Amino acid sequence: MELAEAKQRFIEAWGKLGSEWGINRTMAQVHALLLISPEALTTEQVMEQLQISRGNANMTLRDLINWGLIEKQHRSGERKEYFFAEKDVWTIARQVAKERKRRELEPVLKLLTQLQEVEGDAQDPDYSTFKKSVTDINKLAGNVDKTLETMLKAEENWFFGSIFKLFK
Amino acid sequence: MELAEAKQRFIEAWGKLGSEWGINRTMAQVHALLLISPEALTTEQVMEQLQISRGNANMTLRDLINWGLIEKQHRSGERKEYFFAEKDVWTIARQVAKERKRRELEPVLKLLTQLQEVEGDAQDPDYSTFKKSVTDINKLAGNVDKTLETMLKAEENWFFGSIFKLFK
DNA sequence: AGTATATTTCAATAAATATTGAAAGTTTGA
DNA sequence: TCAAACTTTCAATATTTATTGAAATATACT
Repeated sequence: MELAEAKQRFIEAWGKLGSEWGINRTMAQVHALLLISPEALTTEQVMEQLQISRGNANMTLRDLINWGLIEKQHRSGERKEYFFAEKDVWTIARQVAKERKRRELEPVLKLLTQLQEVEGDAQDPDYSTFKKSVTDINKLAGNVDKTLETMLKAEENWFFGSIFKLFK
Repeated sequence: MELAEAKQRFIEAWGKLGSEWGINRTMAQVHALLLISPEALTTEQVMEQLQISRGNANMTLRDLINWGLIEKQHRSGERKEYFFAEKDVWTIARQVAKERKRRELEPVLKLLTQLQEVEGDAQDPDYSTFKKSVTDINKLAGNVDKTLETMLKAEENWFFGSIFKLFK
């Protein structure tokens, strides 16, 4: 396989994986493109390489900045803005985990805790089944939350290394 | 909060969370409904409770069966089929992890391994940046894969218990 | 075999999401 | 202060994804 084709495939696969996990396909593709670019790219270059409009490129680049996955670069003597991706994959993983935890896990945890407090008749199967499911999910979500918290603070080698030492 | 409202909120939240993570909202809602139902439900009941069409209910219930999250129940003397959800939350989590690993993680891992084999000039920044990103992601994905593998075999208490013992 | 009951399928339709592109806004330097 | 270079916005449009509902199929009982 040629490098050019390999790049293309990587970008497509990243886009597909993203969309399967609720992340806009174009956003994942732009991220992939910047990840494999040694140099920072301009909006124009992103537009051309991925064949997307200026508006789309602009919004997507802003979103990626909000996710903390890319940064702007200013070059003295130039008007244009350049964009480059954080290249450390563990840092990227932590960043994504951090944002999704904040945007999606935490609101659900909050609701689950409220729902757990709903009172009712312990003899009522409707109530007791509801209560048990909510409590169990809350407990699991709490464990996931704590694990992510740990992940956010940890180095990759330590995180996985420690897990595998145990699970051998 | 009343039980009826709490149930509604739970179903909605589960649907929202699902859609944020690439799972059809209706599928997540049907799952939530069955999760908090002490009894198995018929297609009719699911249709009525969630206000969805017969076709949608049927397809969604089939999908949930394919995900291994619910089962059919036959009652002697009755023609209708009843559906009920696996209630153990850790089993559910493992089931979801197993399916997503198989459907989404494994294909990507396979491609990454191929892309890692692409040859090129180590002096070429385009090549070396590509190579490094692909290799790093492959390594991380491999670690995730191994962790999920462990999770699939483990009991909840052991899994999280072991992690937290380390990370204290 | 006939029929009532239940399930499945899938083309048509609707809803949700993403993208475009042109106009408005901003910045910089002459 | 002007205008070229660049960025942002957002209503209109396109695309993707989900849902409907009625016809086709299957099942079980008499």
